[in-house]
Amino acid sequence: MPRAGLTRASVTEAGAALVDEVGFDQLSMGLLAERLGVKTPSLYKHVANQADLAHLIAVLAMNELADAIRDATQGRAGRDALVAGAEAMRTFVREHPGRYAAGNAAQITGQEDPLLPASGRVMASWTAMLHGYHLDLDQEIHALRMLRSTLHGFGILELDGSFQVDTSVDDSFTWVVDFIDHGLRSLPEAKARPLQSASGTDSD
Amino acid sequence: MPRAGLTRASVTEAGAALVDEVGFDQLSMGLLAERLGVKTPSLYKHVANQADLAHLIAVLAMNELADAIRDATQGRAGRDALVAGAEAMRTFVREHPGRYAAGNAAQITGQEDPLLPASGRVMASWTAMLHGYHLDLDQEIHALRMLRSTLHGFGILELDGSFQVDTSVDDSFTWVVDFIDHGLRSLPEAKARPLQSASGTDSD
DNA sequence: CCAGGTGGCTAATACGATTAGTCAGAATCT
DNA sequence: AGATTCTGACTAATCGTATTAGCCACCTGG
Repeated sequence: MPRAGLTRASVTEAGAALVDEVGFDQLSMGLLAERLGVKTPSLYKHVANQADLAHLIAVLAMNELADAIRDATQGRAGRDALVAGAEAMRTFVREHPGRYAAGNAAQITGQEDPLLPASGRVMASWTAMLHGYHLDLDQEIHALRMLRSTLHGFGILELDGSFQVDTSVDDSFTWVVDFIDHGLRSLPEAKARPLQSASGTDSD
Repeated sequence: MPRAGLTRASVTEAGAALVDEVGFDQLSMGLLAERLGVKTPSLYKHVANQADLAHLIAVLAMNELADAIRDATQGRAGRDALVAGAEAMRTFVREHPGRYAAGNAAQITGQEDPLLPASGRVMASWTAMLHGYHLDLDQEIHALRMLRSTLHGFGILELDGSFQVDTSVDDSFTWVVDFIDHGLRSLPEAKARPLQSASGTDSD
């Protein structure tokens, strides 16, 4: 019995790849073990249980999503940043449906949970992007929630195949992002904005 | 052994009540049987299996949601209808988180699936509401998808407790609905709209 | 009153997650 | 190198839940 050379990270990565293939709800310890060329109980040397594995996948997913959005919006502002960020998110969801689902299903369990900073990074990227619209502070939080709701909802509905009519979903996505951009630019801008403390880890 | 008097409908209703209490992912045949004062295998006289039960709950949920939106928007138009419909949906989601989750998880399995007309009714209500904004036909489908995405996303995020900052979620919801209303009223209206055939069962 | 169908029950099966206990190869230390 | 320890894999066993098989009492319609 040669060592398979597994690690917590490699098991997580393989689990993420698996859920992207078969769907998050089809995740099972047996299937993952098979993919890794190992017997099921061996996985328990690396993850505590299936819930732990799902959580690890969620953290990985959130960090990857945060990277994607950050990279896409880097160096852009206003409408450009919104479009790029939204597209990056949609692309991530379509290419990694399983890990995105894992990210949704996971709950932050405490102050130590690495999912907390991971989702904080996503939030921070959106917040930075919204800064380009120079909103009032109290409007910004609402705008952030609207943005998250819309992009998240769109992603889920698209994944589930809930957009049935043959109108192009790509066109709808572009339209929706435009709709948001126009709406944000129609809001009363904050003329003189107080310096913000740039605490980039706020949750929303 | 006196008869418990169960029917397919009463089992479905009890299942719906159960998932609203314990969460859709905690649904189990054993727990439901216990609630109904019956042994687990007895349930199989009324539903084919757990997936069947979940599907029945989904159909029930979709029809109830359709009723709620229809009733709320009845006799209103434009902004009033949007606000009323959106609030009705949000209320439904908060009062019936389990059955709403069931509705999301379910997939339409074929042309005979009663979930098809049920979700068609929801769609028809939103479409009727959007008519009040006199949009171009090609914009209306995009607007419908935007509306569904935003309300669905908001509902999910709220249920999951994903809105963490202490800013009022009620305020955010009102803001979001206002945002949509303003956006829709800013779109170029269709001046002379061709007669639509009112086929209220389109899927989206 | 009797025949059939229906809805409940108990017993048995299957399958996936998890735990216990064992052992060999890898890593470390002298 | 050789001895020791640690670690990661294995097999065997347990457990919980869904599901199926087969039985039998109750209700219904004639």
